[in-house]
Order: sequence, then structure tokens, then C-alpha cells
Amino acid sequence: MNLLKDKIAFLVEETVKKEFGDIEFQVKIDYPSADAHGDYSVNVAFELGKKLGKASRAIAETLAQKIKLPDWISRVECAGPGFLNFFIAPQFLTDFLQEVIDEGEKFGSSKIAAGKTVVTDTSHPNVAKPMGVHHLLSTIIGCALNKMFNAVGYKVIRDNYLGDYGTQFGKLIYAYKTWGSEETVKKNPIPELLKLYVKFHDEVEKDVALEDRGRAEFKKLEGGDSENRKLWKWIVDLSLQEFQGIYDRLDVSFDYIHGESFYEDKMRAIIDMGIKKGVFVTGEGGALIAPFENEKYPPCLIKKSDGATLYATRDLARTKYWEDTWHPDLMVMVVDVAQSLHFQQFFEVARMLKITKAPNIHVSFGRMSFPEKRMSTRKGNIILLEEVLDEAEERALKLVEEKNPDLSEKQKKAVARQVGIGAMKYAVLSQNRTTDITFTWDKMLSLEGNSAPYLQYVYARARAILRKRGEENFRGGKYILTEPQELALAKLLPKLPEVVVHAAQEFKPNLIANYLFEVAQRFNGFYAAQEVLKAKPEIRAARLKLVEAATVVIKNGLKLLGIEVPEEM
RNA sequence: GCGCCCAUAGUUCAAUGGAUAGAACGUAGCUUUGCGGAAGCUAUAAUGUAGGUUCGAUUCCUACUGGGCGCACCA
Repeated sequence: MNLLKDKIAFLVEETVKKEFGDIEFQVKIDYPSADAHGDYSVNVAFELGKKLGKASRAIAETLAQKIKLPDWISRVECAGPGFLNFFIAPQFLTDFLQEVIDEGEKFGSSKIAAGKTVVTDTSHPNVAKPMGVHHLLSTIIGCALNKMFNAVGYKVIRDNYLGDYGTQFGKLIYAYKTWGSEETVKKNPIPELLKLYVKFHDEVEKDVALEDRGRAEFKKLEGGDSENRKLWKWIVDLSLQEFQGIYDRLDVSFDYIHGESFYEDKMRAIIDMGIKKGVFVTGEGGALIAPFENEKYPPCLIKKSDGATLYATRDLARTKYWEDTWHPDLMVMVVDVAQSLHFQQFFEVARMLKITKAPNIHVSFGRMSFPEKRMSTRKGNIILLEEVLDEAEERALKLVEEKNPDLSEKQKKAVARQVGIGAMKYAVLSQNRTTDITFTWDKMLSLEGNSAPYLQYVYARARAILRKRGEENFRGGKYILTEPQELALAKLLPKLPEVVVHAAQEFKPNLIANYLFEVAQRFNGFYAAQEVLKAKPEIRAARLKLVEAATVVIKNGLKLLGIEVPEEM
């Protein structure tokens, strides 16, 4: 299906070319906020006015007169200093409902990026540490982006660049050898490992020499020491099992989990390439660095003076691996904003090395801060993601029990999961923030207002109507939507594919959330103002379609955000 | 010190350079005869300061104020 906005843009372009000849211009489609300003609006007259030295209002009037309207547009008006406002015909909106219903779960997707490949890195928790709430952002945002990319036609490769390597492991291995035991760790893996990690940092405060012991253990690991190797592998496996439990609850999945260690043997080639191309040079203390022209950024550190590799080295190896393996058109890293400098540096180095032509995008988000306690893995102060998930489901369960005690226990639990987890995901996805997010339980798990349950409730209510509609054929109605509330809702529905494209291009899931919330609000307005089942038969048919099309839009939209919809709640 | 990001109702958040800045929570009222009141309706209140660019600025530019983050052997 072609997007309506593209069709309008095309119409305007044709008319401008015909009326004003060969000049350069760009048609951009706006969604006016006021109903009086139509459903789609174009402001090309301002640009033309300037280029032609004419009044933009006059140009808009000419265009309004000359444009050849297809039957799905009822009229075009020019307004204000030169806006062209298009009004979609109610007949078209009414007919369109059936298209939405027929497309079903495909409605909303498009082929804008067909034939292209995107590789994404999301989640990347650190092995041997529990996932904290802050990991939620990368995981949830990344999961939504993956689904959105897929919906606009990309082939999506979902990678999880696990933090399974580095000096921290040396420290952990040292701690385990000194204070740990296989038994206790086996019983309760992650908490015990965290304890050891915390213990190490406590002891370092008394004896700084431990830092070196930690580094030495990592060096041994990197050098292939069989005992450390074995220990490391064991810890990674235990962690992966733990993470998988959380991913299952969140319903996110990956195609690959290529941790940092995966690139261990792939860095040599990058380092040689950089030296050969003169991009890497020796810096202070014998370290290998990549300096930038005009000191645009601080130099990027490639190798420590002791010869060990760093984060940036592995990132370069990863980029090369992605390029060589999948030849992607786009690479996306979903990581918090504190790492922007690192990404700018390593993207620039990748450009200098000509590793890939694909744009590297750092989708950044604010860090999570906490009103009461400062979070620090080293000190063991951390709000566990698992706790948050439990609390979310608990709160939702309490609400379900209060609102709908008649559901079976099994249903209640299922609904509580959908509502609780959904609320949490929605809280993260509905805002577009690069500033820090202050974590509060109430905000994260809000079940009212602009929240997932609000949308889920609309869906459940609409489904309840559809269950009661009976067997009659409701395809044949001649009624054309006329009431303001039903039209307001119907006008919004064809926009889903446009919104998804925009959101995918801008890497902004919140655009979808905002749109869905508006659909839900308008549905509730319609629901309160007009009756469906008790309406006259011909009206009833059209309204049932409206209700069904709305459920399709809400279900599909929420699915892109990774949020499920309950039939009853 | 240098660099990056952010600043919108009491609070939490929206707004692709467009028309009257939009919600939610809160507060004050209202809606039972109609499909699920987890709802709807009404009222309330905001673009940090000073300039600039533009037909038009919350959005772009400059300075200031206030917050966050980062800046060589962590990731």
C-alpha cells in the first residue's frame, strides 16, 4: 500500500511542475493540529513564493484551483498565508476500514527499506553481574527498534554484544580463587559472584596491590591459561542462563550473542591495518593511539602500554566483522548517552580505516538515576531488573483482582503479566529523552493515564463488542461515517504505516506510542458518544468495522513496542 | 579548563521550522437507563534569561544562567 501522504505529495509535485515549470522545491506533508485545517497540509507555497518572488497566498490559491483531486480527497483549501489543506473524504475513510481489517496483522508495515540490512547491538549486559534496571533501556528500546526496522522492510540482524571480557574478569577470578567456592556459586550463581566482586572492591580499599593481582589474572586469561579459561567459561555460561530467564520474561530475543570475547582473535588484523595505514601511532608510555585531525576529539586509545586491548579495539573489530559477514546498510548501537564520545571517536576511526560505508548510528538514551540510593555495582547497591519485573506483575495482579475478580486464576496471572510488563515497557518507550531518567516505582509501573493499560483496556473493550456482534454479515452497510467522534477515530487509522516509517527513520519508538495513545483516546471518545451494537443495522455495520479496524491498529502498534494485548482484563 | 547533552503547566512527559504549545498525574466539579466507569466531559496552569536568522522559532544561531555527562591505559 502506498502511504496517503506520499500520494498527496506526488499530486502537489505534479501540479507545481505543471503550473510553475522547472524550479527546485520540496513538498513536505504536515499533520495539522486543528481539525479546521484539514487532515494533511502542505506549505510548499512559502518556498515557491520566495523563489518566484510572488505572494505565497496567491500561489497556494492557484495550486488549490489547478490540482486534480482524486475521489478520496473531498476538498482542498488554502488558508492563512499560504497553507494548502487537504480533507480526506468520509467515504474513503469508511471504505478504508475494510482494508485495515483485511490486511490484519500486516497493516502498518511497508517496504520502504526492502532489500536493506540493518545490524543492531542492544542489551549488552555484563557477565557475572546481575541485570539492573538500567539495562532495561537498551533492551526494551532495542527490541522495539528491531521490530520497527523489520516492519519497514529491513532484514534485521539482532546482536547482543555481551560484556564478557576485560580487566573486571581478572578481578573476579582473583576474588573467586581467594574467597569463593564452587558449591556456593553453583547454588546461587549471580548473587554469589556479585558478592565476590563487591568483596574485591572492599578489599582494594585496604590494599591497592590487589588491582595488579586482578590485572595479572586477566592477562593470564588473555594468554590462554587453562584454569582461568575454564573458570571464565563457567561464569559466562552461568550468566547467560540467568539472562535468558529475564529475556524470556521480557519476550525479547536475539539472533546472535557475540560477546566481546568473540572478537579476541579479530583485533590483530585491525591493529595491523591501522598501523599500516598510519592511522595508529605510538603515544604516551608506548600506548597505541589514533589521533584526530585538528584534535577534533581526544585521541582514541587502541592498545594499553602493557599491550592489552581496549573497548575501542573490540568495537572496531566488531564493526569489521559485521561488515564482512552481513554487508549491512545500517549499523545501530543502542547505548546510553555517557558513551557518546567513545562512539564519535570510534566511528571516526572506522571511517579513517574505511572499514564500512554503512552509517553507524549511536541511538543514545539518558542514564537512569535514583532518588534515594546511588547505584553502584561495585558496592552492591543495585535495583535488580528481576525485582522490577516481579513488582510490576504484583501491582498489576492486585489491580486485576480488584477490577475483574471473575477471571480464572490462570487468566488473572496472564493478564497481570501482560499489563505489568507492558506498563514498564511503555514507560520506557513513550518518552523521547536524552536527559537522565529518574527511576521511581510509581512512574515506571504506572497503570493509569498515558500508559500501556490504558491502551490495553481500549483493546479489551473493543474486543468485547466484537465478541457480541453475532453472526450477521456486516460487510454490506451503506452508511458513511458522519459523527465527529467516529470520523476523528477513522481519520487516524490510515496513518499507522506512516507513523511506523517515521519512527523507524528517526529511531524513535515514542512516536508510535504517542500515536497509539491518541488512537485510544479517540476510541474512548467515540465509545462514550456513539453506540455500536444498538445502532440501526446499516450504521451498526460501519461502526463494527471501525471498532475492528481500531483493534487491528492498536494490536499491531503495541506489538511493535513489544507489548501484548489481552482479550479480557 | 575543554567538549557533548538537556531546560516546556505544581509534577512527569509530548510537539517532523508552521496555524490556537498537546497529554497524563494532581486539584475543583459533572456523567447510572448504552456494548466493560481501568472510561468520558468541563475547569486550572507552561516554552529558563537576553539577543539574532525567518513570512513564521519550543524547534535553528550567539551569549548568559542552571542541571547532567564525558575528556589516555574501565567498559
